[in-house]
Amino acid sequence: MSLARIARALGISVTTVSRALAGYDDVAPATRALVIAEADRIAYRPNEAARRLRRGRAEAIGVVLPSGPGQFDDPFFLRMLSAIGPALEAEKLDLLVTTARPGADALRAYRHLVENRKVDGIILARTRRQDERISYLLDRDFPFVAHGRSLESRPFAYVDIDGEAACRAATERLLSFGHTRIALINALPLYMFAHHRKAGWLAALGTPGPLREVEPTEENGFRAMQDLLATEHPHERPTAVLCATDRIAVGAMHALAHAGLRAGRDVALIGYDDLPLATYTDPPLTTIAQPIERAARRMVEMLLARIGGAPAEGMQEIWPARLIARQSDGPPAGTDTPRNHQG
Amino acid sequence: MSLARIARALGISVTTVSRALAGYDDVAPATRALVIAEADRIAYRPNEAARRLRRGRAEAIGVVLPSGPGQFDDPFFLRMLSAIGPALEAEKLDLLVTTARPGADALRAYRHLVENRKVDGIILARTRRQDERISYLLDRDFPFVAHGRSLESRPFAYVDIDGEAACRAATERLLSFGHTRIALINALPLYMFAHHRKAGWLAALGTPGPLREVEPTEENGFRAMQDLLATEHPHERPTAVLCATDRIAVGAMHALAHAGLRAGRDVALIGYDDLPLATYTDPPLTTIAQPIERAARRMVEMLLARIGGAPAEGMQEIWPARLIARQSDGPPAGTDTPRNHQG
DNA sequence: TTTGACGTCCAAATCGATTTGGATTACCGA
DNA sequence: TCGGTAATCCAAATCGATTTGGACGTCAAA
Repeated sequence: MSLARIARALGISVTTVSRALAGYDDVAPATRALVIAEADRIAYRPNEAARRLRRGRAEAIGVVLPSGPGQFDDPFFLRMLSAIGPALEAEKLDLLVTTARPGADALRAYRHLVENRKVDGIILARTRRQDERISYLLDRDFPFVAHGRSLESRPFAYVDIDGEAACRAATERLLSFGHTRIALINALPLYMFAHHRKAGWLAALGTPGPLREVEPTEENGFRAMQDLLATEHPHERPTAVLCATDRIAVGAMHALAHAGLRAGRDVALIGYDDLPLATYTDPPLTTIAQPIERAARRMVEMLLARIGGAPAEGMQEIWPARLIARQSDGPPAGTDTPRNHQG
Repeated sequence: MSLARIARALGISVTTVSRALAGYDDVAPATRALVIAEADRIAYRPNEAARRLRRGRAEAIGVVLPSGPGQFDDPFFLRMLSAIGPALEAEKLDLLVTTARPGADALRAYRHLVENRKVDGIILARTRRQDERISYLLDRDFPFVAHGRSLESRPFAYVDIDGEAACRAATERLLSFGHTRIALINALPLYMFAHHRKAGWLAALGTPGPLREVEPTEENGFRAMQDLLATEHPHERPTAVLCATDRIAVGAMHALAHAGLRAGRDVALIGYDDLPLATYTDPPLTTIAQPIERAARRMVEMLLARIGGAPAEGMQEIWPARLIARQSDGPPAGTDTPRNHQG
């Protein structure tokens, strides 16, 4: 009803209207002006469905949000969406969001997007060591960009943050404070990011310290810290704890308070993510900041290139994170070194 | 390439294939079985674009996420998305997410969705007292459901939480503890929810106590509390502070700690939202819980009805919130009443 | 005058699913 | 044998934008 309507109003063909609006040069300037004027007048908007049908593309990209208990309030995805949105708008692509409980459900969601051609490409976050979503997409040769690496042997496009280097640096910072028993409350190691963070901690430490691995929520951080305090022999209790996420760190800090201990004074605590909240814990949390927004924008760029046919080879980027020193860490209790050493 | 392909393989017409798969009863059972078998074999999936073009619908609904500094980490929207997702999946509708900085940008985003027929309906959250998005959608007679009321005079569909009653009850709880100077750190009153929360506080109080109104972030809660502590005459300092959101409350609690005061002991503090975090503040935060997920599911139901042509009249629901008593409030300092009174 | 070369324009096909308005066949009762 | 009725099936139109493969005139060069 629409290109046709302009055509009828002007007494010219639909073809010419289409070509006038699309900027082809076989349209007389005068005709083009008429077409544009009329299009403006009736506030013409191309019918997306028709265009998609004809072009054979969905003109959209997809993101699958993990949902379900303990998942849905992870600020990470919201930050990512917020960054992806404007980047896509510039490209006139829609953002399709699906939710799925992690696990079997998740693969179903990806399959749905691919098989029903709902989107032209996918942005995939929180990669796993063995990631069936990645193998699925590679099998189908479907364009996607991941946030994070994976053990998959075939090359795929990703932007990752160097959690290993960041955690190594954080651990070294704790060592330089004089700590000798440095624990890690890690996320489940099936997550690639958790694996890297552990690797950094291990690399700095040489011989592993106490380790707990949990789904990264406040509650699990709380429990894990309580467990560390209870399980380890009193004289071998960690004097410093590195947490794989700020949510874990917040729970851990609470467990410390519960036990009459104070982060920074009695036990050094370092988080990861730099949630806005980290400034407002008591004490403010020393943590590691990741440029999620910039990474998301870069991922969109890569995804567009992939959709355009560019190969994934060479689309692997690992960006540095940086440590934000606040007050939750410092030298072991009973030491005289100044606090809040800039790392 | 697809209904046609099945038709060709079976030597029957596209019409019959379509009708067989759509369940019409003018297809012989044997034929239908053949069609279904072949469709299965080639993993037939209807082309969405073609279907949308033909049906004249987008088969999608839209949500506009506020993005930008201080916004993007608001857990509210993620919870809402997580609840909307599965509800839509059941209806085979897509979820289109757009981001916009609040303000002029936001209206542009809505206009975009409507004018380009990107979606069949919209879910609109965090309503304002004067909400141009609502008037715009009403002007266009475009189906939408809001989370929250507005001063708009024309009826529209919404699900709201009774923040007024909740805040009245919270204030009464503080009064019953013996507090007499009860402050409110509210969100900006241009937000309808903030207006209601203030109204509840006022209703319980009779004569207004100290009031601060800010964009609801941790940082602003921190500043507002510092301001309350600094500005009010020492003997008229509030002994209890009601916060319009948990994020504000977390910042406020931090400001208290900064001033050497402890929430629950020196100043009673009540939040609103029951973020998972609220359990892990120190002390755990007494707060008000809203059934966002259930509300979101109900909003989807309503939206489907609106898209189906049902009038908005009668689609107005106000649900109760409930207070979760933890340790951040109690009687004024120097009182003997037992703490953590169950409200 | 004829031949090309442009400059403009357009009819028709195409993308794939849906729907309208019959067409065809078999079978029944009269 | 003929009209009527189900039971099946299908050709063609439709949704709106895009694209292919020309058509038609005009004008300059030959």
